[in-house]
Amino acid sequence: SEHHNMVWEVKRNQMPNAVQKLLLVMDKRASGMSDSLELLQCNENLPSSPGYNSCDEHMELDDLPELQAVQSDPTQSAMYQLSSDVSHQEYPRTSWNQNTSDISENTYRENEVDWLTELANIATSPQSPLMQCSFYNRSSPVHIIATSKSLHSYARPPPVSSSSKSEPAFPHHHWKEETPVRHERSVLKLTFDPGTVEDGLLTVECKLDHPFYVKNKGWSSFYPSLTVVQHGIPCCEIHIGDVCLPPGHPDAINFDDSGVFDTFKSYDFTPMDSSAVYVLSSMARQRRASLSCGGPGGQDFARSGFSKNCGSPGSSQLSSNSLYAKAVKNHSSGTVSATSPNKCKRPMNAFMLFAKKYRVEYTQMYPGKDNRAISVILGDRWKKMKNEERRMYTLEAKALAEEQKRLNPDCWKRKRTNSVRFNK
DNA sequence: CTGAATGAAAC
DNA sequence: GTTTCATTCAG
Repeated sequence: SEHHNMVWEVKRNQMPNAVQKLLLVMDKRASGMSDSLELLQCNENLPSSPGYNSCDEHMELDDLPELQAVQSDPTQSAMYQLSSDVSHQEYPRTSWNQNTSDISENTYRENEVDWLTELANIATSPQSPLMQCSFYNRSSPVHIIATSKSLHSYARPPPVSSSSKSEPAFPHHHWKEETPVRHERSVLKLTFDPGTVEDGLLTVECKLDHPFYVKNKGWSSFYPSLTVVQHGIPCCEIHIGDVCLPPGHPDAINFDDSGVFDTFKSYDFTPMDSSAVYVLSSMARQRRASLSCGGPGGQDFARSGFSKNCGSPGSSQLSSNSLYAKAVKNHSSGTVSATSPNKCKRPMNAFMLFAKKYRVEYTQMYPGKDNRAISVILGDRWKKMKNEERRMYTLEAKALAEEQKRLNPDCWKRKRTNSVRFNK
């Protein structure tokens, strides 16, 4: 089929037999997505998502869909169809994926930003159809008690506590026999336990990089590496048994999510931690750049832009505030920013991503082994992996590199050596 | 600071 | 073709 479908099925409290469906339809032609990426760029603007009121990544601005409420089922189920076809009257630009990024970055105009802000406000308003769904309008946490087995091997969440803790970390052998249809590969089925008898269980299908706000953990997903690429949100790994908090929950508000950013701290607020704050601020910076033709912004992304544009309530604002606080802290504490003004780091390549993920487990598997020995093992392991298993890492590495190149092209520049010679 | 792995981009 | 540098942490 030409459409990516994503269905959110939510059982409502009042009518246990009725199922509310949220159907998100993305036209592949319109999105221009290649099969290799295949991740739905369908702006999953759900309140539980960090990108929800953050306008998501700016490269996806083109695909912000318009929402239509369609009563298609007489049995009281509402269906909202999101089609990317209908949202392009004003800004008929091509897909985010089109590689002509230099041009598009400079084509941001003020009215587009306003439009975006407006849309964010509308989407977060209580009148928004998205806000009507009982799933994320809940006031109480829900437990994840099960996940789908229908994922491809490399797309599986990492081994969870319940099943295999003694197993080595490689998920490549278990689920080989399951070869679901291509477009189903990126779908994750989750079962939530609301904790009350009358609510029953919630079954949800979502993208496997969908972020959830987990109690005591902050933003988490089954695929943190993809979540940071797709949504710009650094995530912990989510596990079965985690408690997902609805937006505005007290536990979410009081939670110090610095741990989330610790997983990402090596980037130290380079453009790579493109959270809601960064996306908006980078837009502001691009706007400024297009006006004044200034140099690369580096650290001084416009934080005022955040507070002005992203002032809607919700938990992502919380993350942003923490981000801001940490940015201030880092800036004052010195070592990072004082040493080098241009402190942009290279994005990790596929192997580095892989190594980072599994180094800890290997050091635990081989106690007393030197880190260098672990590197050898990791390299050995990497070479033995199939392309299928490497793909998620290469995919993410490519995305990281692409984003980095767009946002900070100079960061790849090598140090000047004296071998630089001019033409004879 | 060095090293051990791989990869990617800049020389 | 070569160099650099992304991560990680014991030495």
